[in-house]
Amino acid sequence: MIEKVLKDLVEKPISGEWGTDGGDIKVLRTTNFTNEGIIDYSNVVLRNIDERKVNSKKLKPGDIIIEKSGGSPKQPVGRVVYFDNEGTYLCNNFTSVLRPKGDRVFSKYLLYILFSNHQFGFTGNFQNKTTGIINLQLTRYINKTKIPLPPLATQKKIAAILDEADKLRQLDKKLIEKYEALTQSLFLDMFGDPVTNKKDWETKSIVELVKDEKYSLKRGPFGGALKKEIFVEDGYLVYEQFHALNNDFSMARYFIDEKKYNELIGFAVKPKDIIISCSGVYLGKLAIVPGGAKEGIINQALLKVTLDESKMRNDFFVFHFTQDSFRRTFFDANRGAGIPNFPPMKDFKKFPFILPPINLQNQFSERVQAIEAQKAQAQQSLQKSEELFNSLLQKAFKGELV
DNA sequence: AACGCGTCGCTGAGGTAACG
DNA sequence: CGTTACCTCAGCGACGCGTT
Repeated sequence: MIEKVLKDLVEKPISGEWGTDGGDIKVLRTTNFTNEGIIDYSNVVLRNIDERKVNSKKLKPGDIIIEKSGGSPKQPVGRVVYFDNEGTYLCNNFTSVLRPKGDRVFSKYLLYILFSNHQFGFTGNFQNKTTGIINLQLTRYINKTKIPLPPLATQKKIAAILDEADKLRQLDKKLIEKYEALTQSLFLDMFGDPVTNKKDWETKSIVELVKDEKYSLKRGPFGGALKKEIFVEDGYLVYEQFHALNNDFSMARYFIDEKKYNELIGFAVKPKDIIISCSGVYLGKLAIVPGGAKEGIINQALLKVTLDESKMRNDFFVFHFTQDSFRRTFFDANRGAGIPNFPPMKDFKKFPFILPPINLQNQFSERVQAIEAQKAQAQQSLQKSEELFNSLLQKAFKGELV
């Protein structure tokens, strides 16, 4: 396989322009970069830029934009996106334009190679980091980076294969989104809007739906009960808001010892308990504690609800709770000037939950689980298509594809 | 004139203290 | 003890200036 230095395959890089506020020239920034090589046009700024510069630096379809400055410890600089747009666009100073020489290299092919360069961490060797911001040594990168270079026709084939693989994973992503929408609409289909309750279900307060009011409806320990000093290396887990956010129970930060745990036993969570985030941006996000979750207690920012599932099923509660209409009435009505907080307990205890017959709830629960199973399959499929894309990328990168 | 190089303010996230 | 509001931390994206 022939290899060529990147320098020989692109024109002299075109640096970006900041411009000044208030103009009408569209400028692409690193904000517009996605991690998939695609430009996100949803948030393009308009700037004032000298006409001569616009003419000399204007992007052309097939250009590759590379991120020179920015990044983070987890994400090296050197990300690339593909420009494929007829409009007048410039890019900003944190980026540079690499314009492929069309007679030597197929633009989309080069994009994928540079994309994998970043993906597999090679751009990391060309970083300059003193403090904070990270800069890409673009000249060195261009002079040193070797690109496997099959004939143009082969390059086109490779790009087409990667395009296909990319399409596949995008499809899987869409499928997952569809399943998510499906569970949301299922609740409305079966039970209607829980606030207006047009279907005239019986309603009950949360107090009537939990096992016993004293231990089943509990906010985490306040005041000095959970100070950093009492935390130990390992032991009983302190559940925090992030556990409730994405149903993610894999993270663990703080632990308490057995003595403390026994003191605070009233705040303990068991599998099937529901934990609800009580403040901040993620107010009201909730999760069902899974079987096998680590033993522990909730912190102050969480509310624990242990339902009597012969009356109300966990799944039903979760979806009732996440309905827009419920959230609007219950949370927004109580939102003051400060940061959002869970409304007063007395209001929560009064709030009417619709309570359809348990067999309908069971049906709902079963259907949700069926959809979740489908979604899990789609997620597996996504993982596979991601793997496929990456392995193809790797092969292309090594010059082994086609 | 263009390039390379650093840092700081904003804001999202979310845990924690003060207050009644 | 329950409610309300604040504080901290860290990620992230912006620009201007000295140097080539």
